[in-house]
Amino acid sequence: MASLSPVPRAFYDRDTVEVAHDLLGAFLVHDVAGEARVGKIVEVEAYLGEMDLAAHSSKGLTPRTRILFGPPGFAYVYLIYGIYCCLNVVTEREGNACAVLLRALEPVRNLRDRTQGPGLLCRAMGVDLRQNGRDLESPDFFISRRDENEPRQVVARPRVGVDYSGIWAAKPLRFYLDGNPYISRK
DNA sequence: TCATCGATCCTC
DNA sequence: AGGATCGATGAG
Repeated sequence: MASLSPVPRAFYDRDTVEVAHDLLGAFLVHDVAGEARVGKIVEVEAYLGEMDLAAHSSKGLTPRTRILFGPPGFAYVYLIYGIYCCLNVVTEREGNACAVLLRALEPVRNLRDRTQGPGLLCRAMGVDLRQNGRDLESPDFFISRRDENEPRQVVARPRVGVDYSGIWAAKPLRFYLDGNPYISRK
């Protein structure tokens, strides 16, 4: 593995589906009490902004969605079912309110608990609401570029748990690495 | 202040 | 297939 270093903000300041693709195979790094936890991103979902009825930003600008409407390269973390957290990375230029949800990791280093599914991913990585709004160029919390030479096959499927969103529910905006054993579901 | 809800997970 | 679970959210 090449040395781990944060991708520049320009990486996130692009079309959300492109960013989602490039996040597959990239490495999420979080330093917890001096211990670097590292996972390879193997499953993501793209959320395309205010028009996307499955996206939190479709509710408009509220205290909760403030981070989504901000500049790219920041973490949007929210609580779900009162128990779990979900981690997103904000994409595209400020005001577009797009993001990519990280759904599953392949353990690389210092990961003991399961990382399949957005809630378990956060728990294993030590990510909670305190990371909401954090800059992903932080030395202790960042994403490192994937190996572009590594062959891979990306699968696109409808997103999980958004049946309420009408036409948006069917769009193939969930992406994962074909055959990877750490994806959250078939 | 408080009813409502959920981009989940686990067990049956 | 169904239920647990509970803090945050945002409307009022």
